Amino acid sequence: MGRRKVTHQLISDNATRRVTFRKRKHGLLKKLNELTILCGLRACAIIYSDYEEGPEVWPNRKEVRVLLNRFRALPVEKQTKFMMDQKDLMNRMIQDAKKRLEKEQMHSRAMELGLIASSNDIRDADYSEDLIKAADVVEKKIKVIRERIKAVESGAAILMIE
Amino acid sequence: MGRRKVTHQLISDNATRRVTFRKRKHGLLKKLNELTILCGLRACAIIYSDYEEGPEVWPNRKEVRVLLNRFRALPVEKQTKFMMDQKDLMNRMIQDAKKRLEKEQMHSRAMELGLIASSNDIRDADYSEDLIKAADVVEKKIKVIRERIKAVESGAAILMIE
DNA sequence: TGCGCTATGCTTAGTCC
DNA sequence: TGGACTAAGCATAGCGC
Repeated sequence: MGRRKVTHQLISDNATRRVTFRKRKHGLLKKLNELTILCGLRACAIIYSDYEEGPEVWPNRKEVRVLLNRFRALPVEKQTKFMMDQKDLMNRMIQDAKKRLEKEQMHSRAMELGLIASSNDIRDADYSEDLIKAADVVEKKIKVIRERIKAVESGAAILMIE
Repeated sequence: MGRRKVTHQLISDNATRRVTFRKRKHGLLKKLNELTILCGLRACAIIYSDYEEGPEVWPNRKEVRVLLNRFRALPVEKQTKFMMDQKDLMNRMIQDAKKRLEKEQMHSRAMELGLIASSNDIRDADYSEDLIKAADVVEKKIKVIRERIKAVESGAAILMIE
């Protein structure tokens, strides 16, 4: 079967979580590799997980040493100057979600208007039912947004790219 | 227009490269964020680029400090035990490319066979022309593989995920 | 330069073996 | 477990403002 829409929360099943980790880690490193080639910059990755004793290192330990040292050598002010912190990302995600919510609402509204326009031909009961469905969609979207906020609040991680 | 197939090499145009960097950086951080939530692990990112004075940090400086310290505290053997170095990634990419090449070759061969089977109805000249086209496709694939090897050999980068 | 849009290529969740 | 496969969901290159 194809893929299901992702529900942005911890995958409870151990086996599934492990498989997803492996797949997504591979995808992430591929993207990182492409970024370095397309944009001509240096980067390295250190990945800790419960599935391996030590961290995986990409592209190699030497590059990690070089880039980590460079970061540590920077004065603290510069380290933070362009910081994109959790709060910013959360805000961005909320904005994205809101944008999608608005789209959904506009879609629902369009459905409403379409139903109203042709309401001469349908019973009031049908109309109400569709409105309820639309409201349900919006509520689900809100729920997803709340879950994301919660998830982002509890989340944390390390990625370095020059 | 939609997107064109990506040509795995440095983007020569400055403006385009900058735009691609911004877009892909956003995509990468989004993926990293999803990975931490779905798989319940910690991670952080430090991104250096020519477009900002200091490195961007995700999710925040504190998390970076914590995870970097943890990495530095590990004995060197453990740091390297599960290392996936440049050579491994290169091998994997070559394998992937070879697989795609094989597919292409099989396709070409099928074309050949199809042409041979119906060669009674076509002139030898047409047959040769199609064979040459097929060979051309294979040669292009080989070129892509060589470029990738070269790109990976010159590439480097830093990503940390717990 | 940056943003919004959309056609396409790419990634990946679920399944089978 | 670890691939291979496939249908969807997503990311994003090239454009137009």
